[in-house]
Amino acid sequence: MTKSPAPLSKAFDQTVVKSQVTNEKLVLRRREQIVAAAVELFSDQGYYKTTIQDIARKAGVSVGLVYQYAQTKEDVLLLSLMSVLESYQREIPRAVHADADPLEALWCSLSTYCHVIDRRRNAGVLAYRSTKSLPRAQREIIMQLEVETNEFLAERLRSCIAAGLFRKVNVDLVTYQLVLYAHTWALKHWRLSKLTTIDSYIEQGFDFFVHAMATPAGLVHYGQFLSRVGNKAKAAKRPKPRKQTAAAS
Amino acid sequence: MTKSPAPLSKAFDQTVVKSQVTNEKLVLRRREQIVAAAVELFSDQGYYKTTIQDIARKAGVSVGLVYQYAQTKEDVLLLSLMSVLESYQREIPRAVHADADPLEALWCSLSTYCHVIDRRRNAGVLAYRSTKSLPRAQREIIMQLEVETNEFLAERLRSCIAAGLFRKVNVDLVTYQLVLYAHTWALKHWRLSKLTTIDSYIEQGFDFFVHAMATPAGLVHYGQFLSRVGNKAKAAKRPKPRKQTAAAS
DNA sequence: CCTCGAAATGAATGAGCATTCATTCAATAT
DNA sequence: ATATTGAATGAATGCTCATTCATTTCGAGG
Repeated sequence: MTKSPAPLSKAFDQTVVKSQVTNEKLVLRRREQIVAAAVELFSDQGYYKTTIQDIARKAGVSVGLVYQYAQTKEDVLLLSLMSVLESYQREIPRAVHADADPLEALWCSLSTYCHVIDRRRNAGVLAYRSTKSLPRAQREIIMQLEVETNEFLAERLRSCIAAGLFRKVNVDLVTYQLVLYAHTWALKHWRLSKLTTIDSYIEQGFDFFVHAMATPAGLVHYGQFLSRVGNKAKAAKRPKPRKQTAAAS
Repeated sequence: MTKSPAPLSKAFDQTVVKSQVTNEKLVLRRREQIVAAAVELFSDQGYYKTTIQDIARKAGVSVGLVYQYAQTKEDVLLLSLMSVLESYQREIPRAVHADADPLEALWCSLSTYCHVIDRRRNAGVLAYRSTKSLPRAQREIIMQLEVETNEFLAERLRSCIAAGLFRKVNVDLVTYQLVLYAHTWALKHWRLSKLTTIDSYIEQGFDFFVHAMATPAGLVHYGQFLSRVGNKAKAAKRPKPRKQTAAAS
């Protein structure tokens, strides 16, 4: 067996989708090109309204080439969904010092998750709209990815409990509430954006979660945290100055 | 203007979809028949994989007849989504004494919402999967319905605040969290069902929400509430013995 | 037991689109 | 130069439906 180029996890192994082309480097580059177009189109128009012809045109390649790098349209969807979930799994841990103050790490995780979602809201909704369009086996890959992504958040929660800041809640369940809180920003953006901003949404949400779980000691700690970030608020709310793909604005 | 037969709200006005058939009674009956089939098929297979031929067959009518009661396939989807959302708006208030103890009314609302979702989980997911398949105007009808449905929950929250049981939270935002908590049971059932049961899910969720918002007085009240329902737990968790469509089991 | 309009039928139409494959292109080896 | 082979192309194929409409059935009134 050839060793894959350090996939983030077994579930991210792109080789579940077969390619006619043998040059591995080329496969990665072409697929990136195709998937970038596909994610945008799927996100905007949905899976079924998007044709392979559309994707090929937007990617600047021929229809036939798409079929050199994926066997079916469903494969393209799978690669697209994997790409979106992978970006979550990559970006969130990068913004968080896992060994920092547990409460701050949790804040930073939620904040980053929400901002990542906000940056590509339609992509965030894509999984909800389209996962059922995949055959069972492929759907399970996506579910596995989601579980893995959640694990990082779960760890941040466990740290808060271990530090005596939170009472012993059901971590798996609360993790899903945190995840859904982030996703909700995309799912219900048409309404929520009329009620608040993303930064206020994050602040109110975090406040809510802390109150739901904090011990007395945790509440004190939270108060200190608030006065700390109160000063450098702007900085804390934007944990990363967002890597630019190309030129600066 | 003919007076419609007491629609729950302007948004529920079925006349947004035009019918060739003039007999109003007949339109209602036939549409019920068609929509019942459509909801099931859309829920199981999704909008695009479901054909009008499928719907007609399952409803026991001809293809042409479907087009007598709706002008396009999108119309059928709109009617289907309306039917699902209407069932929420109908069933939740029915199970709740709005003038009872505010905390109990909130519990009952959340519990009923979750149970209603649980009873038809695929239908619950339908809106998330398919709303974007509608043209803007129709999509807005669905959004309006959702906002209206949420309003009942929002009122229960306001009562708790007015009674001094909850602190002054952002009602609109928390309402969405409650709604999404119920929806999440359907959206992530593949995972959550491995972690807990619906009844435990409701209990844990309610406990979480109460801790997030309760005043000291509210917490005392919640303790009393817990010991009260602790006795008649089974009854409280199933607020309605579920109307049977036909024979008893 | 006719008549006539509303309801219901389902075969036929035609547009849209996933997938294929004969052909061309380009790079490397001979 | 020329042969070989992996990549890339995009027109052609064939199937799947949404929608239509010519025809049939139904039922109330005469």
